[in-house]
Amino acid sequence: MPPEINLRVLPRTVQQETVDKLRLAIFSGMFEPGSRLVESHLCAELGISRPSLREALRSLQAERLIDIVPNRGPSIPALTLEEMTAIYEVRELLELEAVGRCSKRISKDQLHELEKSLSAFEEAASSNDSLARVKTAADFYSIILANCGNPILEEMHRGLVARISFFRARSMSLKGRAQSSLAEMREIFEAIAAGDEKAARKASKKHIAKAKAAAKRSMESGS
Amino acid sequence: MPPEINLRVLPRTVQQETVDKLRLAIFSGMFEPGSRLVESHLCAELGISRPSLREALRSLQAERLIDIVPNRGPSIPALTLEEMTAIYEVRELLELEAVGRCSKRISKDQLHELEKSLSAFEEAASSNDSLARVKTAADFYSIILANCGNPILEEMHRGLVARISFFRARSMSLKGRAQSSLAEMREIFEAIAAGDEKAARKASKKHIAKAKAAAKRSMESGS
DNA sequence: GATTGAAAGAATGTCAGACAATTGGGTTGA
DNA sequence: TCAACCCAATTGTCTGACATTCTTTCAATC
Repeated sequence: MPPEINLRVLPRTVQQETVDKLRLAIFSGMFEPGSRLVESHLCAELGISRPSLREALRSLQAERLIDIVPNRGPSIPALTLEEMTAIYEVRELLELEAVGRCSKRISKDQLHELEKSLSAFEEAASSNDSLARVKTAADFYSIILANCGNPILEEMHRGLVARISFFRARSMSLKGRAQSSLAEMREIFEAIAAGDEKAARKASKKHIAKAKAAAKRSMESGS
Repeated sequence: MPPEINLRVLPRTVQQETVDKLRLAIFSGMFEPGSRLVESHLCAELGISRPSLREALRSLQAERLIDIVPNRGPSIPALTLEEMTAIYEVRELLELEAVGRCSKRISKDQLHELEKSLSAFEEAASSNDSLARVKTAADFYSIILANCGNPILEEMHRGLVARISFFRARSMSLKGRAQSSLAEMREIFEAIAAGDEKAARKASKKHIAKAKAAAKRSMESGS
């Protein structure tokens, strides 16, 4: 018997496409926090019907990527400092665990992928393309999370980070932040490569603390 | 200027009511894992239109409480042992943190509430009403989570626990499990009351390990 | 001039109905 | 027994409609 291969290609529905497009738009900071999303506008923009759009919006609402107030409709959440702090705290909890696990179980192959993604970030960091910085940095982390051995942890971390993507994007264009990030990420990589769980957690903790401080700064100046 | 008071009473929409009803139905084990949810049936049952139902289903899908496969529609997830293990691992991570924080910051008043909920569980544990057991146990935890000082942590824990509600409900009706749970929860309460973070974490860890084992047993026997 | 109030306009919440595409299952035929 | 085929059931999506609820504008009043 041949190995089980899932030949079925899941058809992409309009609602899925819409969720992806909107999520991407939110990530790239296309909407200001607090701004409202008018259904009819989005429908016209995306070329879809209102029911399909509304389904997509409900998905995003459940992911906490948008707020929906009855009779007022959807809007981009305007995070308070308290919320952002709370998110970073939980992110740290999840991420330290993931990095620690990753350092003890990552394969040679994946470690190489991680190294490549670090190089990609290095390149982006010295460029002016802040979108590329965000993307390559995200790749670096997604490889770590994919190798932590716990898909739930991975999923929750992704959901959490998504909620602060706006300020992460902002802070990545802060002067000096990218270079600083690079050094921190390299430290994390080295620790993982050495299989040193404790060092990996420590480096990761430092990185998050700095990222948080940067996000906070960009939050205060941004509005 | 008077203190800010939110006088607005959020109107409850059909979709919200529907999400709540379905969530409750899932929690109480009304649907077998793996069973499919037919839209037209649910519409008739709930007395709502298909668009409204579909919005509600998208919310539940984003919460991972149901699966939706394109062209096959919604169904109750049938967790694998691996997924359940992964969920319990993350639950432990979140819950230990929450219990630890709670032990250091809970107020006298809330501590009293916690004690009351423990008593309520004690009563339920010695009864035969397994739904009451689940509910009172959930109350106990929700008080702890509400007092951990981090609403995000609370929210993520709630979402995670919701996904294993089926097997938790099953395991609560396992012979001896309720009494055992009671002892473990009392230990957690005592540690919190004493403000002993380390003991609280330890007691909580033990509780989760046992709960996991019980859920696993009920999972293997249940299908 | 500032505040209140009312009315018009815009946006949302919800429904009914329709139709094409896909799935699942049963029947037929080899 | 197994394969191909066909049909009923179900989902994905759209259009259109209407009542309800916000927003904003503008006028009237203090």
